[in-house]
Amino acid sequence: MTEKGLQEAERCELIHVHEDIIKKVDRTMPDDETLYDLADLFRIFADSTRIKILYVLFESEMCVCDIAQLLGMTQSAISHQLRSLKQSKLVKYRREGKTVFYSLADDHVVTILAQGMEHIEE
Amino acid sequence: MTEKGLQEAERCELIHVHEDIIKKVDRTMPDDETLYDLADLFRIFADSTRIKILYVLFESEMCVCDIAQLLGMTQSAISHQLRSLKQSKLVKYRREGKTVFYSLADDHVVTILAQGMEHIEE
DNA sequence: AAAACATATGAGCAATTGTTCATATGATGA
DNA sequence: TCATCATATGAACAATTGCTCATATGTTTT
Repeated sequence: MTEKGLQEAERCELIHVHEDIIKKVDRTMPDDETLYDLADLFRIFADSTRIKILYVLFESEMCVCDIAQLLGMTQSAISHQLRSLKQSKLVKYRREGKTVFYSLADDHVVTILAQGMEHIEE
Repeated sequence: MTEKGLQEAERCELIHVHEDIIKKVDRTMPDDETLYDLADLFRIFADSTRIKILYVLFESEMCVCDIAQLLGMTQSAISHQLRSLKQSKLVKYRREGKTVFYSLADDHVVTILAQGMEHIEE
């Protein structure tokens, strides 16, 4: 027979994980909204242009135009990316006349990038 | 006049960053290949399904089918994602008969996710 | 007010991505 | 060897993304 219910997910013949592991996973797993936020955050780090911008800002606060020149990219491209970085609260900015200076918002940027580096350098 | 050379990048009237900052950036910036690898690594964390899989594996090694059930997703979807995680060396696996058990490959996974969590929880 | 400079932003396009569906591979037991 | 279970994988499709181009906004100077 083995008629498969259509709406329920496929099942293995036997479940390998113990009951208490399942319970623990349920307790530990953050809720979906948090997981989406977390994925969104890492998506910001998932682009080499944005990583370059962050590395540049390690050294000093900098205006959009200087970053663009340093990275050899257009002002528009950099501005778009700074927008993402700003929205994720990874960078902050201050205005000084016509110029807007960007800088790192907190230490997590450094830590996260450093951990990533450690991983790929193995 | 201010005739703009076409091939050179746009310039600000005056560069704000100091000469020595520029030099330091050039010294500190990892090469492009490394930056791409780093971006690729973070791209793996940029999806909530993969994050869920990693969270599940925090508790215990687990087979593909169990993960699929726990997350309410198809075997195929999970298998595809495990492939990415495997390629990034974030998970490892061992075969036991028909079953393949996956587990976390190293501690960076935990650290990186934890740092990400800290950031979004502020 | 007008011109010039720095930055921001919207539309559009090519490229990438996550899932589904169908099917292939691999291992076990009858 | 054949059927079955567990896993892997290729093709296809919708959705997302990063850049470019054109233009808008905001600030300073004349």
